[in-house]
Amino acid sequence: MYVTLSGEHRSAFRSTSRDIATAPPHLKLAANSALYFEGDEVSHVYIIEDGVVRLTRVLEDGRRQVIAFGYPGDIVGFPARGLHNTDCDALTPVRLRPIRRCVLEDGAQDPDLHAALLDAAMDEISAMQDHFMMLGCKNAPEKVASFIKSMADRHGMMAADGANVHLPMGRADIADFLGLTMETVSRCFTALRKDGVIRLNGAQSVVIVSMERLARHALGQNTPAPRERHCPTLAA
Amino acid sequence: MYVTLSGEHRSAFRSTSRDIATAPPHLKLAANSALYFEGDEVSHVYIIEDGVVRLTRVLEDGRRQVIAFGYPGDIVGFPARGLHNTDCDALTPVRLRPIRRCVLEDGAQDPDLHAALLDAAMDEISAMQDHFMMLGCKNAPEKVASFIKSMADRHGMMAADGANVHLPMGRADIADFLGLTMETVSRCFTALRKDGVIRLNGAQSVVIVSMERLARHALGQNTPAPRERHCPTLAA
DNA sequence: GCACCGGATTGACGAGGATCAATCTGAGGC
DNA sequence: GCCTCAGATTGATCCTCGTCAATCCGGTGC
Repeated sequence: MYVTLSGEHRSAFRSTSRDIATAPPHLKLAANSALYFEGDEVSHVYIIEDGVVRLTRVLEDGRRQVIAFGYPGDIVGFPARGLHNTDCDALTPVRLRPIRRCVLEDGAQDPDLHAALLDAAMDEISAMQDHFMMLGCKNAPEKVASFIKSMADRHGMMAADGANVHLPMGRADIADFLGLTMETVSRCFTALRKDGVIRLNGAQSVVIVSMERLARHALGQNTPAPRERHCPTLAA
Repeated sequence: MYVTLSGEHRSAFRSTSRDIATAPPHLKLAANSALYFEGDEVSHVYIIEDGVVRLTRVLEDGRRQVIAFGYPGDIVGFPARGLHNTDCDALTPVRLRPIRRCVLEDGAQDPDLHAALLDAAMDEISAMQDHFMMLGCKNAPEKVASFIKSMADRHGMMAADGANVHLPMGRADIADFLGLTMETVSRCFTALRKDGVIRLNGAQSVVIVSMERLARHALGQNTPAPRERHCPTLAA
């Protein structure tokens, strides 16, 4: 769960990051290892080429918010006043391309890259606004349905019924992402399963039976009475 | 969107204001009028020079989220795929400086301004993360205390007891910003008042009696036993 | 002055989700 | 195969906050 890296791990990574600062184009990270911590000096931002990372922030008393999950193509590590403002951990093995921080600050150095970074930052702002709608406006079942739907969408899985979505994060991560508890997330998964909207192959693999009905759940327009009393959909 | 320009980048904006002379130098907006709507094509982003704006998004069914309040120095209107992704309305009379959108896309055109915009976008990402912590982690009293504190902080009001904070937004706006209802916000204001942490001069003007105690409320470390002294607390 | 009106406050009540606790499941390890 | 353990699920109960409704307050018009 809480990936508490010992000091040796941390310094081990730091030496690695120094190495890549000098040249190497790629960085690999094992599952459950940390890329950086809140408060660390920002040396690079990272383009995720493969794998999934988790961005988190914690309150003094330990309450945790998952800010985002980073998928291939995403850029993570934008600084605030030169420092990282989240923790970043790998949920799966991850391959990253580091970009030196100075590129952020000097627009003339590489204008195209700089514009791409600004574009990525604006996309992130937009994505965070969607997340706001979830956190602030939706109730628990809507949040969970929205989450599954967004994972399906971004996974490239076309919005096709039968799509199999892999969830590399645990229920606790989903809960902290949605502002719920693990138990509530689990109950909502179960409700969607019993409703025939999704199927579960283990906890990490979701098959979307009906994307359209999932979308309705995400908006709180739960099918009022879709009772299928003969079809054996795993009776209640 | 607590994007406040750092000193170095302020000058970048100023120096380039001449370069973008084809755009009108200023734009004024009356209170309660709209600057743009969600879905509008983005022609400019705007630096707020005076006044306060409100950024909102609504769900199909009318549920509303206030994404941010924009104060002088903030930049509003970053596009997503070329479109505005929020509504923007003036809460007070507002004076704005427009920046043409093409500056966002062509980094070579004005590298300094481009870097300043990226910096502003990154600051906004950081501010939104703070907002996530509020929406996802905090309970109602903590949210309201955090909100008042953040308004006091950004208002430039030094963190001094006795600071008078003006709230140009109504209770409903605050509620939609915090993911609460108007009634709950009102109750939390009252609780803080009865606790002697704040005083109210009408609904829009808050005097912070004790910034330190307000900060404790914001973290949920409510003073455990600040009992009104009728009975000497002779515990033990 | 008075009536009016929108926003804010207060109260009563109930539902939704958190909390606490008891299984259940499945992936490793041997 | 069996054992172990972490994560997931399910259940029972509590409490925060949303909902509905009444009232209050400050401003505006007459």
